[in-house]
Amino acid sequence: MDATRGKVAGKSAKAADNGPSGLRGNGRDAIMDAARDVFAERGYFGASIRDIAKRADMSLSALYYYYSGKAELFHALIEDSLDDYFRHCEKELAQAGDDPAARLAALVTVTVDYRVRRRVESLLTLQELRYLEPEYRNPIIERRHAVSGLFQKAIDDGLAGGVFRTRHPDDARRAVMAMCNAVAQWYDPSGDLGTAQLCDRYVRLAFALVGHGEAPAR
Amino acid sequence: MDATRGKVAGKSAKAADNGPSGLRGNGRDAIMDAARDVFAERGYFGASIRDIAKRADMSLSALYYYYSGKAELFHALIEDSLDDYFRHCEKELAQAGDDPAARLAALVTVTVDYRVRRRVESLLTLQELRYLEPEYRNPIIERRHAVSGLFQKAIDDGLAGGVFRTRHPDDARRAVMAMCNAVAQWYDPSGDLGTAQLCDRYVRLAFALVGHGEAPAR
DNA sequence: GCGGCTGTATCGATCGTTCGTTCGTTCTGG
DNA sequence: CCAGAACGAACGAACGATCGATACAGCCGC
Repeated sequence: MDATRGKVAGKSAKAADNGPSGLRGNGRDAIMDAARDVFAERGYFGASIRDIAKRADMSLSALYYYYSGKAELFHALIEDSLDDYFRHCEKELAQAGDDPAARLAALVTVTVDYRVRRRVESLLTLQELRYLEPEYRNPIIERRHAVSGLFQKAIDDGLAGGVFRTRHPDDARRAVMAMCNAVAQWYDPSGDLGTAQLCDRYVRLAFALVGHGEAPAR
Repeated sequence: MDATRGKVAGKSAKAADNGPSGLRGNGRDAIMDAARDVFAERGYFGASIRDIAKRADMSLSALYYYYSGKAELFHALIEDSLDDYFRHCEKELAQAGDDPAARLAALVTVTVDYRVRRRVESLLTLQELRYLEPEYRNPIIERRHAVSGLFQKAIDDGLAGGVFRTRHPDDARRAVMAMCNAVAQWYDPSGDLGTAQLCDRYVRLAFALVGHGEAPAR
């Protein structure tokens, strides 16, 4: 059947040479790429693992060879992406030093940049994570909670240092995070708005929300 | 079985008297209430119409008697909620008059209040609408787009009148809407934060985002 | 007794998952 | 040096369960 042709064509297009020995992760990556697309299009429950396998030009059992099931596949997808986010967070926060404004700016920049770079996984984490089985979901929720704490601490420190002026730091934190997260929902990768410009604008907006550089009133 | 008792109890708790003749909408409301809960818990694809019927203490055919299927049921749920939102929008905007700041404040207030009052339907509209069949989804998307236009016009008018100062009205609009929408994700109805207080804070945050009452710089 | 309403039974399709098998490569013992 | 056991990788077929949807007969208040 043409399924064979499709399979061969798909594989040769992705990785021509297989290398000498224990090269693994070829089929694994193909499945994860397909899973990213299908989960993004149809959501966690709407996506079938048959569609994912078909998209990867592989059989259903190949998927089960690499992953224990649908839940673990989805979990691996968003955890890979979250690892990337945390790495960038740590790196930029280290560069930002101790200044609360610099730290908040770094957090906003890293978050917006991540929402753009990993747009699809961002949407999955923000919208579909809740449907993942709790044993997979809870550890991820804890990691996200840690990020929330970083935003909160930067804002609280800025208030303590007198550089921020908001009277409702919790609401300001939620507003900052909400507007950064929302970038994944509207950003058009084919548009001409660069990431650097975008991050700069959002740092300004975040500073406005926390009352950076304002008169002591309000 | 106890299913019968549960059914009678559930109905008597909702509407004791059945009225004279062609009173419909009793079982209809029960199904919609159940649908709201199940859709909220499991999402559009994750929710099964059997679970919905069971939650409403009704049979599967009762659901199909009132609604043509899963899609129409979901559509009716969020359209009812959107009607409520638009009614409040029109009313508050009419009271706000022509002042852009008052109009933006009205939009923020109405939106935050709606996200709190109709928290569940808000989340469904924001997160699950995309999975609805296009013939149901598209009209709703157009209505939401109209709201976006209202925010945009208020901000643009404020800029033209010199009362707002932001240099990126599009980003400001997206940030304002994102933070208002996010209220549905964290607000705790059992908490002690009143809606009026909340709306007031978010109006302040929105004004900060658009640069209301700022020096001409920035 | 008629029509609004509900229940049971069932349809075909699709779901996530498991099974047994195959094919090529690598490792190992005589 | 080479037969053959072991292994990694992938396949097609099938499992039981559940999905959305339908058909149809019965109930009950007017």
